Amino acid sequence: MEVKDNPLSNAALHILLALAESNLHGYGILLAVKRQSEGQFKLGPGTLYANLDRLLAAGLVGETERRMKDGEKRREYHLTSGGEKALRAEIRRLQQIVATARGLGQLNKSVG
Amino acid sequence: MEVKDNPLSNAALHILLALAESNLHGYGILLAVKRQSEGQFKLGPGTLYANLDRLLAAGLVGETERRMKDGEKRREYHLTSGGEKALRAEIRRLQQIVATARGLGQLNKSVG
DNA sequence: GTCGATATATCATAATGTGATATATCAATA
DNA sequence: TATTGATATATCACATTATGATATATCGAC
Repeated sequence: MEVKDNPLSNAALHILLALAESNLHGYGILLAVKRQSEGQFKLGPGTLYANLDRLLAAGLVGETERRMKDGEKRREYHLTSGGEKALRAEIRRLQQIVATARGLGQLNKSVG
Repeated sequence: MEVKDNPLSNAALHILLALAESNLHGYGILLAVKRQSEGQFKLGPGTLYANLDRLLAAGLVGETERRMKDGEKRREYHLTSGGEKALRAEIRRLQQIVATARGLGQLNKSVG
């Protein structure tokens, strides 16, 4: 499981970031990622569910069965404390990369 | 070729970031990535050369044959203007993600 | 009544990542 | 002098991940 101590894949990062905002079901994650990334990151259903399976197995995301009033069930995903920790670590890693880029003269034109 | 308009993979990003600092041969990229990421990102030879091939094909990286004094040849890689542009775009994307994370209350404890 | 949005999921295929392995040179050092 | 570790370049098989077409179903709008 790559997810535990290594850098998160772009897809996993976006899923975690969406769940950091609020608990969501699958389709809600799709929409949240689209909104948060302003359409820049395209997450399809295949990538979404494959990542959710891995994130669940790694304990970064939890799942609750939501029973609707009409008996219909819906799955809701949420960030676990481990997932929050992983996300924070990833954001710090990203900040470090941005800082490194800032330290590079030729890149500073539109990066600052 | 995923590399052109989509988010860069972590490996591609680190390679570009290493080349933004200075022109390097393959082994030099390995060392530079290690140094820049403070050992956090592990780049093996397989990932390196596979990525270089793709980055060359996508025109983000260029290659020059360096002839040494003893006739030995060494390959040197450099960032093209397209690669610089792609790297800048990627850094902006990362900054946006960091900003989104910062906007999320529960994450702010150690992300600011 | 059919179209688009919501909602969940699987599948085959494609793209990527991994690290062991290979080869070779060089300098140090035991 | 033998061998070890760093430099340097690369390929390979295998594993992991991403992609988006496809499937199914409900719902409200038109």
